Amino acid sequence: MYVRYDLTSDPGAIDPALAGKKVATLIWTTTPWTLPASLAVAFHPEFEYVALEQGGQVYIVAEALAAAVRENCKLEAAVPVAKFKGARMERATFRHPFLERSILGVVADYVTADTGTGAVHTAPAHGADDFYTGARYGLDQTCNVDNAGRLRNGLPEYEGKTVFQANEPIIELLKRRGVLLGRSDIYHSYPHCWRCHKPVIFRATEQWFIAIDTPMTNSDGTATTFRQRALDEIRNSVKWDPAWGEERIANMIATRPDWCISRQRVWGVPIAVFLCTKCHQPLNDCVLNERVVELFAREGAEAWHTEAADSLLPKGAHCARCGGSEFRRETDILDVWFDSGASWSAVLEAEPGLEPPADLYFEGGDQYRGWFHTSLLTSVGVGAQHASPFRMVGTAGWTLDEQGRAMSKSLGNGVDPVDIADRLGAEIVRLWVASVDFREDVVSSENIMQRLAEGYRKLRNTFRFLLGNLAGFEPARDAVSDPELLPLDRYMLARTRELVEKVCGADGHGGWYGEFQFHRVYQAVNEFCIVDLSSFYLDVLKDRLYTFAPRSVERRSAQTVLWRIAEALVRLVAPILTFTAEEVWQYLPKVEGRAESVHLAEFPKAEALGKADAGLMEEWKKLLATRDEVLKALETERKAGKIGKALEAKVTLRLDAEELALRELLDKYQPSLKELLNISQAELRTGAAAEVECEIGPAEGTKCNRCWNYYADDGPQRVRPFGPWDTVCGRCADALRAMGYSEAVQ
RNA sequence: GGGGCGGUAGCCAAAUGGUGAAGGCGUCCGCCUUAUACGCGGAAGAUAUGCAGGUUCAAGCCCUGCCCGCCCUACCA
Repeated sequence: MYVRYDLTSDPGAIDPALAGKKVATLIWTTTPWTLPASLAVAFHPEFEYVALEQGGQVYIVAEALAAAVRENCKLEAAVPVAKFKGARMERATFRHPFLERSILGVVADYVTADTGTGAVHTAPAHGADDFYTGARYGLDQTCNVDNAGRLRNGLPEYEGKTVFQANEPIIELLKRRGVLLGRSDIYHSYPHCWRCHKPVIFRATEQWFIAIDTPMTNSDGTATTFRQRALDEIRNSVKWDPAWGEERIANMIATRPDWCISRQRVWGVPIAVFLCTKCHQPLNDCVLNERVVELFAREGAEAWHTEAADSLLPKGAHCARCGGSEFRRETDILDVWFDSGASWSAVLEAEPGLEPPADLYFEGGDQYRGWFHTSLLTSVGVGAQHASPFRMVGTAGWTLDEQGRAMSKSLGNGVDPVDIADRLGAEIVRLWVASVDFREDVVSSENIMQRLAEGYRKLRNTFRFLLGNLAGFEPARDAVSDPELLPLDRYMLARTRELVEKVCGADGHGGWYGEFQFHRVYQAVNEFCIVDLSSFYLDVLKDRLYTFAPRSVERRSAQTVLWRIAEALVRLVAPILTFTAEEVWQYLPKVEGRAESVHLAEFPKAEALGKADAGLMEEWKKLLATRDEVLKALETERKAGKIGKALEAKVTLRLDAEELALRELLDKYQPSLKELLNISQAELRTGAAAEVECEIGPAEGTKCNRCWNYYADDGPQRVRPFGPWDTVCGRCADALRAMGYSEAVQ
């Protein structure tokens, strides 16, 4: 609605063209109940304002809004008689539309030109902008709306009514006074209570504040403001992770207003202060304060609400301001953020063996405004060192659904970790947390959880295979020394070493764990288990593990490395797969001096897994590349129906004479080739082809029914009867002999 | 309105401004063999890293604008 405020100061002082005329301004408001508190009208100092005359009455409104005002206030016939900047309106005076009160013209840059009239009715008791404007002009801040939301000290028309009930009577009042120029219904957003969803009102009330710009004395006698001290700590004494956290919290501290620490609630930590009943001045007495601390230590904060608190008042105490001798207990409580912000004191100062600062504060990104913020302020303000309570602050992003939306009850898109734990296991929840980059917003959904559960099975099965093949393996008795290890086993040990270095650093104190890069740990361990172990090493090893003599050096070599891999891997995953790792730990071979629990053990040391050997890794990279090519060729033959499994194949590699290096490498590893490729026979030849050429043919000779390898019928390993078996290769015969079987007499 | 973060194939996720944008999962096809196929192999999948410009010999990476999502905050007289 639009309300006329008549000018009472000299119109000619605003603009000569207005001299002698009957001048007013028009304000626009959606809250008629605030009009009894109206003390000023605000204009934008830079906006152009026009004076519109109609029927002997001049109205001052913003030029940009003049058209809308004409329409809404039936001023279509008005003619402009003057134009000037809003700054001209400062210190002009107006008559309140229905109270005996002078209204002051003020300027404010928050006045906008998109709605209203460009002249904003200002009630310092009912809005932050208005309050600060009122303070600038020394206006009264008294609020005449009581705690029940009822208007007080007003006209009979609305006295005692709640603010929303008062709207209509006030509108009637305006009509009777002839100052209501226009009225219409509009839809606009209005703040509501987050809890009961009812509209809220703004009211100026007395509160306790911590002044952010209070000077604090430095050791050299100079002073730094509280705000600046906090900023210095942010910049110089804290590591922020992610790094942008520093910018984010610094911006907040740099621009935040004084901290309002009082709340009008029943439950909470009392602001333990006695107030003079006459003038509200707090009684500031060190001895009294100490008594309060003693009382609280003895009986808890609840004691504040008993007469025991009153008895702490010193005899003959009097108010420093008015000399009064009557006092009452303050009933406001502290902002709960003050409580949580003081946890550094409650924990680090109170607990024996601990002291501030904490190594790490970790929370969601919303806590830059919450816990991080208030912890910093309380610690800088009253901590013994007046310094940050933390050395490092880490932050997690938000959890969103698959569409990137925040989870909410109304959308029904929430993923309940407890539900996931119940259905899929708590390990899956941990695995999920580890699998995503928590520094950014993360996505959670049933699908993702299902996938992780499948991934978990892979990890678990990998451990199961490792354990299964270590049955009966006693490291002290059976382990093979490093120089005796087979080449493949030595390589896998080196791969494990690489993994360990990445995951926890060479010394077990760095790496991705040291950087809280858990998702990289997950990715690397996952890939290691799938690619290096499951589909390569473990697969290739089956022949050796299952067909060689149990105590043969070849099998013991494999077991030695399986054991060392398992020992390393279980420690690497322990922080994530808490229970699975412990389960594995208990099944691993017991060794003298080993920790009772994996969670009491340390991360593996890279050096214990051998020295870094770039040359070795390079060789195997080439070997594995060759392996990939052979596997592709084998697949082609399999698709063509020429072979089934790889053991039915013989592979001939033809290498160009130019490929000397590779030829030498393959020659060097010739004895391992058939194992690496999982084939029965491998042959190397020099060919004319430009690149490595892979020729696949059926394996020659006869299949050994024990190890399924094929052997040439005329070779030394040829298949022949042995004991109860009719087709056993020489290698298997040796193994059987070693196992105590005797050769059958033909 | 202000402060901050993010957008890479269905999913997770790499890539000091520099080869055809890793890898894993999932998908599809094939193989019962030696972790019960709880396994193994192969293939396809981003017409180019939200969109549009710009800087550069060179851009997923730097700059500008826009769109979308998220956190915090102020407020709508």
